[in-house]
Formats: sequence, structure tokens, C-alpha cells
Amino acid sequence: MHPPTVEDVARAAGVSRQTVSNVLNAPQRVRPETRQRVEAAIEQLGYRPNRVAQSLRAATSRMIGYRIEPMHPHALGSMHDRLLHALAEAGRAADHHLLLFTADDPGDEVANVDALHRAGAIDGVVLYGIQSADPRPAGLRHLRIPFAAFGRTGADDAHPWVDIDNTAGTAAAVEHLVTRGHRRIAFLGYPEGVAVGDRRADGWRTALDKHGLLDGSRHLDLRGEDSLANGARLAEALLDHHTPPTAVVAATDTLAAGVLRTVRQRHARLAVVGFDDTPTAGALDLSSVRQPIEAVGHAMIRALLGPGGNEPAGQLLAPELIVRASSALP
Amino acid sequence: MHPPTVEDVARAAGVSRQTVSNVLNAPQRVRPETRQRVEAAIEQLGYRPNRVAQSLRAATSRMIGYRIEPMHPHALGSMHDRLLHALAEAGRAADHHLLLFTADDPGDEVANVDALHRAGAIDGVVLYGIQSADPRPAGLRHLRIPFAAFGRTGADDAHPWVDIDNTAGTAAAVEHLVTRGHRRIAFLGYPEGVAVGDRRADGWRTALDKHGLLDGSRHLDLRGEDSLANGARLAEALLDHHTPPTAVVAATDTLAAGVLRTVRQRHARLAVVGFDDTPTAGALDLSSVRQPIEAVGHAMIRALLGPGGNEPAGQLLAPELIVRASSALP
DNA sequence: AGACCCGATTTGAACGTTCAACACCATCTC
DNA sequence: GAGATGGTGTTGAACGTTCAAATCGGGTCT
Repeated sequence: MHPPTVEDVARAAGVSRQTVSNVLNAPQRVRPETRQRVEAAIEQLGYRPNRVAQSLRAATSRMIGYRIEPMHPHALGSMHDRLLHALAEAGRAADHHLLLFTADDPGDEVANVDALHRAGAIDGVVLYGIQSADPRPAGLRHLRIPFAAFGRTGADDAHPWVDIDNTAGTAAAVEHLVTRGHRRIAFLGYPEGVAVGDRRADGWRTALDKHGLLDGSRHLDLRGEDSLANGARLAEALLDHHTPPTAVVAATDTLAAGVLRTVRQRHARLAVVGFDDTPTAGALDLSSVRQPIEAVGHAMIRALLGPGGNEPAGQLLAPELIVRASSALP
Repeated sequence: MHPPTVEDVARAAGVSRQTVSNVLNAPQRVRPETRQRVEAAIEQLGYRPNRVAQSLRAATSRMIGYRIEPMHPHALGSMHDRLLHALAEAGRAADHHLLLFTADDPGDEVANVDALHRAGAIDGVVLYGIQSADPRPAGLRHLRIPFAAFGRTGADDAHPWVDIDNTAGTAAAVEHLVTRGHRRIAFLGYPEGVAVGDRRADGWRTALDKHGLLDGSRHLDLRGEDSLANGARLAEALLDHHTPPTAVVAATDTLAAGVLRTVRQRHARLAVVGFDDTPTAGALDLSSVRQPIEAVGHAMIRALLGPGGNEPAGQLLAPELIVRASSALP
């Protein structure tokens, strides 16, 4: 009836509990002949070690907590989805699974993680959507709960983190546009103060400066709410200027999609590059900076489960520019 | 050091293990005086029952499996995300958590669920994206693994399921448009054979018929791939007809967004209603049929954890039409 | 007074696994 | 030949919880 246990396998193979356990965890300790007998019994009974018992014994749940948010600000974003899948995939490779939980706010998140951790339900947690002054890293550090963060706060983070090199992303977009002959390249981004947004703006500015294109670009740096409508509005403002840009780097695909809308409506000539490479970018033939999310997932899991001693605290991964029609036309 | 156990609490309160357990699980068995003493000790030590030990003892993990897919076909879709959050929220209320796993295909999914179930890691599973001839329900039934499905196969499903009344959704959209004075109402949907798509088409057709508007609507029923580009293309075809529709009901927001693109490009007059109420719908001011995902989450959890005996097999939930500018203008 | 019951609490056992310690036998060494 | 060594396998114990059965004081009833 009920699933077979080590004891059942042992009886079937004519050995003891522990020998079965050894076959699975330390095969070299078992004589090949015996091992085969045990393996046959395992196969025949369809035995699977009970993870719960293993967890109890080992004081390790092999579970990683992850807060699933009601709805992420980034509207078009499948980033959340992609990250979740990448983490699950990377976790599988390390024999860990994700446990989802909800929380009302960052403070509540820390409290819930603490509860789950004290209950032995999770070994650690992955943080997403790190803000400039995020209370979670400090909270978790204080509770001595292992964690890894996707993103950095403003300060130097001493905990394990993985981040995309946002600066390099927008810089690559600018390089690409410069190569295509563009000289007036605008930037559309988040309001200042958002860490991610600031880094993307930095990449744009530095790259422009490198090519001596920064002078007289004051009016080309626009910030605002991350929405399609706002992207469209800002694009109109850019086009209405007496020296309009010939290209735009947007901090998100959402903003870029808004720009495209205006462009197509006014039949304007304006190259556009977005950020995040959402499915929508593909649909709109929008060039976009793609975050290597699968790599992020693996790096996060490694950072979380790794020795935790001598590893480097953080890891910066390079994004990749995907060129499509929106910026490739002559 | 390590988290306190019942034993620690018992010692602190001057009682035995079991009394502590009783305070938590059967308070009426404990004298109020003793109870308070134990509760104080629990509070003071910050005791939390170890879920792993509970699981081992009770042969119940209080975990529900959920397959996270690489990328869902519905491009704009945050449905997946929303469902996941709704399930996590509903699970929390029932003291259950979600465990994410990956799989290559439906067959692999069943195999992985079986493995997790035999390992005692999950009590049951929630299925998403049910297809007309889905192999998963039969597979899981055969393995005697509890599950609940979001969506129905073509046949009469004997297992627990929850579904949106898709037919009612598109019908409501038609009703709304008829009320606004529209007489030629088109439908854009999936290719025939997809269960969800067929039901949405049915709703449109039946509602039209009810108002005697079905005659001569052959050219108003278009099907195709679920993409923005395709929506735009189909919209052009509709507008180019010698008796173009004045309104369109689309089977998805993605298609509807495509229609809107064409409409705005050609400055055409065409009311549009989408389906799913994605964030993008909000951004585009697109009317859309909203699925009550939170209710779905709760119903699924109830169906999965409920007695499982005399409950009705399935449950159909009514969607809600959200009216926005795309269909409200005169 | 003795039998009986009842509420409150305790002790023993079990869930399935693996670590630690030990037993056994064959071989090697001095 | 006695002792050390090492490969192979066993048994005992423990992880933290809760069910089941046992215990212990008081009452109450006859």
C-alpha cells in the first residue's frame, strides 16, 4: 500500500537498513555484489527516499523560499516569471526546490521568512526587487538566515548578490547606435533615485561622453513613470524639440513600446532600443537589452548554497543586446 | 543556539512534551492555568513547531506542487503570475505552501509529480493550462495522486476542476457592445480545436444569435495565431471588407492590442474588447473580460484539500467585463 | 469503605532516515 | 601466533512531533 521504506528494501534484498542507505549515499562502501542486489530491490519496489525523513534527520529542508508578489510594477514584465523558472531549474540541478510564500511588504517578508526558517521549512531565501534602501538584507543577516539577492542596494553590499551590469547594458545600446551613425541619442528612464534606473542612465551618459556626444544633450535625458503612455508622451516631447534625437535608449521595454507607438503614429524616423527583451519586444520588432536570467538563476543558487565563506560577495553578469528592426533600419 | 523544541518549552513551563503539544493542538484538554504557563514559555522562547517533524509524523507535507513553465504561450499574460500568487495566498489560508518544479512536457510533469509525491514532498498538485486531450488527469488519477485542474478537457471531467465561464465572458462582451448600439460585431480567436478558444467563440456566436445578428456574419469570424502582429493583420482584413464591423471581440488581450494598433494607425472607428484584463489592457485603455483569479485560487485549493468525496467535481466561475475607453466611446 | 469515573497530565512508541559505534572475518605484519 | 588493519555489514540512537495508552488525584455513587 504505502510507499516502500528502506526497511522494505532491506528485507527484500536480505540486508540491513543501513546497507540500503549506503548503496544510495556511499556506494563505495558496499560490495558490488551486494550493491546490485540492493539496487534491484530498489528498482523492483520503486523505492524513493522520503525527503521529509531526510530533512528531519539532516536538519536541512532542501527548500528555498521565494516571495511571490501580487503584481510586479514592470507591466510587460515576464522577468518575474523567467527568474522563477530559472531558479526552479537551477534549484533542481542542486536538488533543491522553491517554496513560494506571500507577504504584504518587505518587513512582513522578513517576518515570514523567519517563521518558515524557524519551522525548518526553508534553508534560505532568494530576494528579488532590491531597492536602494532595502531593509531585507540587514534583517535577514541579523537573523542569520542564508540568502542571496538579485540586485544591489545603493551601498556596497556585503552579502551574496547577483546583478545584471545595467550600466554596460545601456552603454552597449549606445555603442550600437553610434556605430549606426547616430549622433543625438536620447535616454528615457525611471525617475532618479531608483538604483536600477540610475545605473542605466549612467551607462548611457558615459557611453555618450566617450564619443564626445554629451554636449548639448540636456534635453535628451528624460525621466518618468514606467508606463506605455508615458513613453509615448516623452517621445512626442523629444520629437517636438527643435533638435530632435535620431535614436532613443529606453530603460524598459514598456517605455520603448510607448516610443514606438508615437513613432509609428507620426511616421517619424527614430531608432529605439529597449531593455529586458520582453516577449512584447519580439512582437514589436524592438531591439532590446536582454538579461541573462538563466545565468542569474544559477548564480543565485550557487551563491546561496555555496560554501558561503571565501566566495566573492557579489557577481555582475553581462547583458546582451538583441538587435531587431527598431534600431537596425538605415 | 538551535531553535527551541517542544522539549525546551516543556522544561521551561515545568510540564511534559505532550502538554505543550496539547496546548497547540487541543487547548481544551489543558487546564487554563497550565495553558497560560505554557503559552508564556512558547512566547518567551519564540517556539515554532518544526514543520518537517510534523510532516513526518502526520505523513502529510502540507505542500502543493506546481509546474512552472519556461514561458507561457500567452505573451502579454500575467495570468500565470496572478494565478501563482492567488494560489500561494489561498494556500496560506489553508496552511499549505506551493512547491515549484519544472518539467519538459506533460508526460515528464506526471513523472516528476509522482516522484515528489512518493518522496513525501507534496500532497497533491495543481494543473494549469489543461488541453483538450490532456494526458495529465488520467495519469495522476491512475497514480492516485490528488490534484485539481484549472480548465477542462473536451470531455466531461470527473476530477476536481475549476474553470472560468469563457462562454459567458465573450457573451457579456457582445451584450455590452449591443447595448452600445453595435450591430456588426466581429470575433478574433484561436484556431479551432483549442478548447478555451472554442468556448470563447461559442459565447460570441450564441450572443449574436440571441439578438438575431448572426446572419451574414461569416466574414466576421476570424481565427489565427495569438500574437499582436496577427491581431493587427486580422483587423486590417476586417476593415477592408465592404461591410466592416463596428466592434470586435478578441479572445485575448494580445489580439485586441493588435487590433488597437491598426485602429489607431488608420484612425478607424472600431470598438474593441479583449480578454484576460492584462496590465497592458489597462495601459491601452482596452476593455477586457477579467478572470476572477483570486477566486480561482481559493476554489482550486478548496477542491484539492477538501474532503474529496461528495463535493461537486467541478466549478465554473463567472468572469467580469471591465469597460474602458476602447469600447465606451460613442 | 470500596468501586468507579473523569479530567489532567505523563510516558512510550512511531513516522523514515542517517550518523556513530561496533561486530565480524580475512589478511597482513612482526 | 598474537596483534594490527581494513573492508563489509550490523545495531543503536537521534532528529521533533503527535497518537495511543498509562498514570495520578480527586470526586461521586452505592
